[in-house]
Amino acid sequence: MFALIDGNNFYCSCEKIYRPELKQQPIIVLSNNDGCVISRSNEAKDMGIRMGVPYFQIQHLVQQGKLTVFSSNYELYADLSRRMMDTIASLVPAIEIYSIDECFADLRGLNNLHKLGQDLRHRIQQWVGIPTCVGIAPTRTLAKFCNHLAKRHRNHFDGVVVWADWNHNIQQRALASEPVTEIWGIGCRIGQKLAAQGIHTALDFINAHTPTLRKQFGVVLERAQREMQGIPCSELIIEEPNRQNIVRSRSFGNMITSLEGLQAAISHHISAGAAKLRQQHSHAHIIGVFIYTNRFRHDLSQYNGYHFIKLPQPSANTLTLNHIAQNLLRHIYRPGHEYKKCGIELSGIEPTQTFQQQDLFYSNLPDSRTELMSAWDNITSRYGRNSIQLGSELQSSHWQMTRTELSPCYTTQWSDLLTI
DNA sequence: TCTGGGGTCCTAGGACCC
DNA sequence: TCTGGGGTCCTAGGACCC
Repeated sequence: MFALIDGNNFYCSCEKIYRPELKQQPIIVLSNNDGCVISRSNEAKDMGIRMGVPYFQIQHLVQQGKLTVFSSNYELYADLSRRMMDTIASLVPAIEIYSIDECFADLRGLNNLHKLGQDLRHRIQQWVGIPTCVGIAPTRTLAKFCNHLAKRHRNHFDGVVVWADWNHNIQQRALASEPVTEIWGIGCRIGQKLAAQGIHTALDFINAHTPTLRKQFGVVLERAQREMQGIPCSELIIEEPNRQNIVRSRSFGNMITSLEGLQAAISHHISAGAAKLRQQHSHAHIIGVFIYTNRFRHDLSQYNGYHFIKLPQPSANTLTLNHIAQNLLRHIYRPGHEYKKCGIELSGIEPTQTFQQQDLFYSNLPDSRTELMSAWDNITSRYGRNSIQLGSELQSSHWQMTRTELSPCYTTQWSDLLTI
């Protein structure tokens, strides 16, 4: 038996914890560079503000005082997420952290599941301050579905839906009431193709002819159907798997034309990507660099540059990777364009141990650069991510994000601690 | 003027091997 | 006219997720 526990309007709820006067007020959280809406409080949803809408289209509501806006503060959200997950883990045998705001829990062997769901909600609310909904079912896909129902009919179900507590008729009615695209794994593309065949609701999907589904859409959709029928096809992933790809990229607050500006941003991304590699004890065989102009500006010349190479030796060394990335950047850089975004990609990732073959005749001398990186990681873990930076990163700060409505990091910075 | 970022999995097809 | 069979690995692209 699985539970899916999910923070309601997570980013907005995080912001509201420290701004109690906004409790019943409409608020939104914006993407990086204050670009578009990525989280809405219930009150903002009721105002008709859509997910993903560009901020400039609704900015007038803020100016009129009808809406409060926040830039995204991932430092705050990540810390509250960690607290939420720790709280959940204290009540169930095992959890799988699925994203920053939701996790699956293993409920095998537990009874009185509705009460457990309520306990989870109350404890998270009390200890962390985040409202949640809980779906409980024999498969993960059904648990997601129940969570969706719990959210949609929050007042009716009090935030908890347990599939097994419903009789067949109620289950069928619930399935018939939701479009097929509410099922985990079915997005708008597949939804359109299914609709063309008369499969509109979750109930239609469950009753669809399985071999035909398999033939047309592959094993992924067959699994989704089985899981919706109550047949488990997936288990919890308790151990966080190592990343197979690491991408670091950002849109710029202002457009950049100079090579120096791009070099600074690429250095920053390499620094973050390499640190991630080392954190999961891995190294990369392939490194790529890309730069984009602003695709929305039809009045400007457009250019997308991308180049990658395979490294002769896999690496997780910031200095080595940065050196190569800067060469790649010079290779794809074309003057005369206004660039909006750049980034790096590290792939062909393998555990470092794979290549730590002991030499038969010589003792393994430590690589001075490896030691340097350990020292680097020790310092950044103690004094913060930006306590060491590459010189090339400091050439320009022009590429930094715009975050005009950033809230304090209440829980992770002494200077931002809330005082009353 | 202003439009996010970071991932995963699966499949088809080509290259290559014996 | 007839032109093997079975396999692996890699890559690009498409779909999905939050």
